[in-house]
Amino acid sequence: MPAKDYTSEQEMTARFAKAMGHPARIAILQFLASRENCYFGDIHEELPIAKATVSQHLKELKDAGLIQGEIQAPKVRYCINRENWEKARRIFAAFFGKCSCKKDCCG
Amino acid sequence: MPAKDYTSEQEMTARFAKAMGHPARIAILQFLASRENCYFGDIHEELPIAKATVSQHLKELKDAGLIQGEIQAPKVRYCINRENWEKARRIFAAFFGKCSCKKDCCG
DNA sequence: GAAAATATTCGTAAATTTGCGAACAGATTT
DNA sequence: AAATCTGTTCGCAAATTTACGAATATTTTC
Repeated sequence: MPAKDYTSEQEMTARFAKAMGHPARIAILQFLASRENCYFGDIHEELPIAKATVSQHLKELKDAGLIQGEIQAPKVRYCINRENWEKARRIFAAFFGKCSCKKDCCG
Repeated sequence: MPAKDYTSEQEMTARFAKAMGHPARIAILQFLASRENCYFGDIHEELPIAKATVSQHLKELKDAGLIQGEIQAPKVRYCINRENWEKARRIFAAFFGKCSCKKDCCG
């Protein structure tokens, strides 16, 4: 049983990735990123799942910090959390940027 | 119950993201990306989990296509799957590239 | 103020994920 | 060929995820 814990950078990368680890949530993010105006109902219409499930996915994305919601009664308006979206963009770009693997490394 | 299924692009994005959705797997990918020579034992040494669990995580990364393994008896050598690594890099870059959300979109 | 519209929460079920030790398999060394 | 080294697979337990319908809460409309 080795040592070394995970860095907070690794934890954060995994957290963003995990939030993106379901096609429904990818679809939600893409939809939100493509629009200004995104009410819950619009999102639900776009997806092949029940509204209770949509609500759950939205909560996960919100908990991960990728989106935010605002009540505009009787509707709820969602959108991308721009700050964290940018943070995630940078994290993934850096992550994929550095691979020193050569062509004949394996296989 | 709406309509519209997920696109294969969305499925693929979610697949890569899901594989990256655990700090141990992020650590493994970073470790592999930083080296030429990566045997199972080296990876195991780097992580705070049992070898059976490491093996499981490696399998998931392999199934997602992000890494590949090669037997060099009695050891097993792992490395990044460069082709899919590049594919994932492009997918995430494109994904995060397009957000038309304005500053005052929400909140 | 009753009815309708919108979205979340609750309760539950099924499937998946994470983790471990023990058992196993294959190659190498003694 | 027996012991050793290396890594995977098995069997299991606990936790988490995914999904849904029903119930609930809140606001608006009639």
